[in-house]
Amino acid sequence: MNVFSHFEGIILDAVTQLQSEGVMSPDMVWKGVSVETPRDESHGDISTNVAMVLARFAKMKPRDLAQKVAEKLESHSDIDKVDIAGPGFINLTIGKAFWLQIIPLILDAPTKYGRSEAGRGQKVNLEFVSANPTGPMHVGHCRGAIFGDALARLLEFAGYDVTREYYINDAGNQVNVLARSAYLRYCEAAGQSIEIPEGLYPGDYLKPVGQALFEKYGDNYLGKDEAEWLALFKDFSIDAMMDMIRDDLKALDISFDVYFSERSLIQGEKDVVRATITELQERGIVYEGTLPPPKGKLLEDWDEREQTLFRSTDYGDDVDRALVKSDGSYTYFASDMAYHRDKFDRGFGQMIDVWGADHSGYIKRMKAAVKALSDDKGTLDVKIVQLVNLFRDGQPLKMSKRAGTFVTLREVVDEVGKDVVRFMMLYRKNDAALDFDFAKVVENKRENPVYYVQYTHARTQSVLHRKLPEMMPDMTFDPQNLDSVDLGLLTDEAEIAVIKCLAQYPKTVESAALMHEPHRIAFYLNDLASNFNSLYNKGTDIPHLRFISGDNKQLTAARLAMVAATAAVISSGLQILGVEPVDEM
RNA sequence: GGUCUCGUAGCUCAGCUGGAUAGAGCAACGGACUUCUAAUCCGUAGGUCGAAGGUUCGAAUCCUUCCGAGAUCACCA
Repeated sequence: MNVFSHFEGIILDAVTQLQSEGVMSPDMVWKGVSVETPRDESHGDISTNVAMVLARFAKMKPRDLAQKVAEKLESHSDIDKVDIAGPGFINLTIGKAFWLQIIPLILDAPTKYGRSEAGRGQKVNLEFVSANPTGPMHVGHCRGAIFGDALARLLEFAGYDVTREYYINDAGNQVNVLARSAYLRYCEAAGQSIEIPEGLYPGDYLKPVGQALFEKYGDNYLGKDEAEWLALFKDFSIDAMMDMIRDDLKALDISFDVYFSERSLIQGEKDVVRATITELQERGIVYEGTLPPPKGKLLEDWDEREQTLFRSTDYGDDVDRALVKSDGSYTYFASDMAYHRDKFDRGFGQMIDVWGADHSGYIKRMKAAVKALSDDKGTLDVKIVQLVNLFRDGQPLKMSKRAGTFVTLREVVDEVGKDVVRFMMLYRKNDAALDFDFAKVVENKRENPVYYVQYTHARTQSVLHRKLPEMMPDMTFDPQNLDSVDLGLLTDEAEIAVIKCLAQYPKTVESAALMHEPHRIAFYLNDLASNFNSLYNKGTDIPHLRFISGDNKQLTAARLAMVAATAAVISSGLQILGVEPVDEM
């Protein structure tokens, strides 16, 4: 149950009653009404602006309408107190009994609590990573990969039907470069001494590929023309690179439902890119024309020429975009258009792309493309993940591909662990740059939210499974069976604060999913952990507040139920983030 | 120069897509360990939400213009 939609329903009922009494106009539109937790605790548990937003439909002053609504709400059994404040806010104080029922709600189905129907089973296509198949994943890919994966988990949890998709850029020139680089390594494996020229990939990771090629083909292609081996070596190398990338992703617990090949769009029976362009030409959205030179930026080699252009300016872009290169092959954008058309045709009305910051200039044209291709029926949300700046002990790590000093994703995971990388990458808004310090993220301090949240979970497990049998051997506690447990014994304000926090979880999940912002889950967990630790420590100061109250089984059972509920929600939230809820630290 | 993102406490960042007196962690200062895990907690102090206008009952949030940081800029991917 979502507390906020629950009370929104109650408030709506009250307003509907006013409608039938003629106080509220039948034309009333329920829009802009907020039901939320007020910042200030003295304003109660739930606050609504309903009277201010709907005042015009009742032709009353906000405070007068608030009075009318309040009269209806006062009698409701879940509500203890109704106050009218400020310009017309209605503040509700919720009865304790209402909060307490959250606990059995969680414990009856711990993995279900917080799930929502917000997605209504809608199909969502989530494309992320899509790193070129030319080498191992490096840290730059890491954030987008983790963000995309967490967003996928979040959307699934919120009731969407998510397809995780990886677009393999296997059609451009860079895979020819890959094939040539692999060929050199093949020659090397055959015993020749090689020199890697500028422009080819020098990385050692191609050595095993060359070795494997040599084992497979012997010296068949030594000294032969590129035309004889290029296609063959290209396929082989791309497969090898994708295997490597899949392995890297696995280290982060990331996998995909669909690996979509760019080449498949132009190979085989039909050229889907051509078909897309032709269709748009017929609709007048693609034309032959010339582009003006870029504004403000001087290009010496600007070459005005006629080309095939997509009329993206009709759909909100700044300039029209080229679809065919001067050598006759398609631009990356052309195949990407065809790709997104394919997604839409596969039934994905909602598409989400996760890109690095260096692609942000590409958003407008891609959105324009989706608009044109889907006749404005499909939506595309592009999430940009900003750069990750690496540090070690406060010193920035300079990376250079040429100098071979770039850090791979695998190295990061090996050094600090999957959970740390994942949590840290998610403990920030996706569109803000992030500093990642190898030394700091493994420090065991309060400022490190990964350990803080995991530690809190470990604490709950310690209380439930180690200390209870030790301290109260004759007591059994089954979180699945609370029939004989009197939760009313939970009376301390710190206890209620934890429960209120638990009640926020469904709403947090829902808004995070709606906004495509998984970081909200990470911040929520930090907050929940803080509430719990606060209560925990209150018990060290005031012994009768401890969870395990040696002489009182009833009280202990009530408190353990709350501890178990907290554990369940932490565990649930961590699973959305793809982080392990550890039992011991 | 165009476009996009960002600018909130000394530092790192949240702020629930317009709500009431703007929050947390770190750092500073003062406290709590014969403990249910101190990898924790309590308290004090700390702000012109980059600046100026505008929109309205109400703005850190929306619009405009500036300032500053980063990314990107025909035919790469």
